[in-house]
This record gives sequence, C-alpha cells and structure tokens, in this order.
Amino acid sequence: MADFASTEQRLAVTCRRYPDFPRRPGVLVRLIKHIHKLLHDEANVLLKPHGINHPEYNLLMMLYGTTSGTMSPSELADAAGEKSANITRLTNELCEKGLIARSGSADDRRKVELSLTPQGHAAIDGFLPDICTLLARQGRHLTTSEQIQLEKLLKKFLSGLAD
Amino acid sequence: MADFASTEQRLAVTCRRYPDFPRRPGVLVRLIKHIHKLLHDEANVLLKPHGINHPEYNLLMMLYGTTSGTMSPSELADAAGEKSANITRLTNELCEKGLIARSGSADDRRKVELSLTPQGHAAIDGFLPDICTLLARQGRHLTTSEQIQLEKLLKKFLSGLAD
DNA sequence: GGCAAATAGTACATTTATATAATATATACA
DNA sequence: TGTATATATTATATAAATGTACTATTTGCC
Repeated sequence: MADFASTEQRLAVTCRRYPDFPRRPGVLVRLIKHIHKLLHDEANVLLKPHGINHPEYNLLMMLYGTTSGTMSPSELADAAGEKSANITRLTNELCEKGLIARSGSADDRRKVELSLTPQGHAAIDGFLPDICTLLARQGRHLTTSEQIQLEKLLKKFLSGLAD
Repeated sequence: MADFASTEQRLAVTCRRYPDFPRRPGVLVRLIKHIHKLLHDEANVLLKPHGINHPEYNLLMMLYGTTSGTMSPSELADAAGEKSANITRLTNELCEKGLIARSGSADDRRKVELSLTPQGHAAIDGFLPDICTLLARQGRHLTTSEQIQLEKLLKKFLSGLAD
C-alpha cells in the first residue's frame, strides 16, 4: 500500500455510488487499519532479532508496567487485548523461553501469577533501546503539541466505541 | 480492556523504570492498537449475519470503490493491506460464495481480473445500511471539525512510518 | 457442612494469516 | 528468435488467533 491517496480515491467512488456512506468516519477507520498494520509489521521486524514477536513484546511490557510485577493470565489478556485462549499459548512460549514464570496465587488458588524472570528483565533491557528509537522515529513527523492533540482526539474516538 | 486508564498507568510505571521511553508515541501506538481491535471486532459482529467477515468485507469494498469495477489479485492485496498469499484464500472464498468472479485479463495475460458479480453487488447493498449506521455511530463523539483534524493528524503520523 | 452459581484457567478444534518456494506468463534486449 | 529477467499467481507448510467446551476452585446461600 504505497500511499493513502488511492484509498481516498476509492472512498470517493464509494460515496458517489452510495451517497449515504459516512466518508469521514470511513477514512478514519481505514487510516487506523493501515497505520496499525504498519506499526505491527515494523515492531515485528525490529523484535525478530531479539527472539520474540509483537504480541510477546506486548505481554512483557504489560508485566513491566505493573508496580507489583505480577499479573494473572486473565488480567494480562485484558491488558494486552488478547483473547484468553491466546494467552495460554503466548505465556507458554514465554515460559519456555525463560522470560516469565508461573506461580500459584496465595490468596486465590484459582489464579496463576505471572512475573518476569531475571532473563525476562534482561531481554527487556536488550530490546528497549531499539524500541525507543523506533517509537521516536515513528512519531517524528508530529510536534509535541500535535502528539498531544492526536492522543486527545483518539481517546475521544475511542470513547465512541464499545458502549 | 475496560478503559484506557490502566494502560496509561502502566506506561507511567514504564517511564519511571526506563526514563528514555518515549511516552507520547507509546501512548499513540497503544491507542491505535486498542482502537483497531475494537473496530475489527465490531465490524465482524455486524457482518457475521451477512455471511462474511471483516477481511472479506474489505475486499468487496475495494472492488466497489474502483471505477473500472475490476482489480487484479495483487492490486487487491495492496489495496486491502493483505499479503498476497492471503488473497488467494480470501478470493477463493468469495468466488465460492458467488460474490466475485475471476476472468483472464485481455491486455496482460499474466493477470487475472476480479470483479463483483450481481450477487456481490446485492450483498453490498444488503450490508451497507448496517455499515453506515455503524460508522456513523463510531464517529459520533467527534464533531466534523474534530474528524477532519484527526484525519489530518493520522495522515501526518502515517507519513512517519514505512520510509 | 453441602449445594448451586460464578469465575479462572486450559485443551482442543477450527479459522485466519504468514512465509517460502514453485510455476507460469510476459517483457527486454542481444 | 532466443534467453535472461521481472512480475503475477498459486501451492504448501507453518504460525497465529479465535470459538467452544471442559475442569477446578471459590463464593454465596440454604
């Protein structure tokens, strides 16, 4: 997908054929989809040499972002936006790689507590410099105030979903 | 993922632990991911009664948006952001459902031309009212000028990717 | 204590997406 | 014309994501 111009061209044709089509939200949805794909792919390329993929990276960073350092699988699924069935597979992979560890919860024996191992922390320290470079590069065409404005508008857009 | 507050909390912890982490681009990336997932899921729920899923919907709408009414598989892959290997399967499904048709290209015999069948057009006429309602609802928390502004910022953000 | 009802987690089957490599046709150029 | 090269498409194997159903533990109520 070279640029976004052809997408807009197609939406223009769509609106000619079906005048009720909400063009602006339609553009936004296709932009989000397009951007998401690029972000996902770029992250995967960067992370591959580190031995993990984007979903695994997300799980590690969710754990890294907790104050307690632990989460249950269902909390992790919720945080990362993964379906619970998927969490089993992903956490299995991360366990096999030695990056996270499972242990039974003391206060609720239904739960399992997931936490980063020392190797997990080391892995994060290993890829975070690259990730920081990537994130900074991805946002470089926006000024700080534009980033703030974009964040605000995305949150507002988000508030119109799923309720 | 109930709201976005817990995500911001995690990013705050991350920045405390790793001060170089680019918080604003990080927020944007997670917002995009979150929004994309919701959009994808909502579209799938809406489309299921119509017998298709979101990727198939996208392909149909790409064809609907051309003036000629035809695209080659590779053009379609590019337009929809799907990998070429995936297009074979998806177009096969749509052919089996009778919604699109294949035919050899006259001017370049390497190519195959894909086009909507009358049933394909009928299917589009069937789900477009629902889609329009959904799109309008999804964008309802943004004023027109906010939608324009968001579109502009997303395009600018997009311009920082993949080059 | 014992019995629903709720919740967390997992296992399995299926669907969806990707990567790789193979095949086929057209194009460029000697 | 013949050969190399580029491009388009498909086949196959693999990986990733999802849906459904099942097990186990806790909770609330009798």
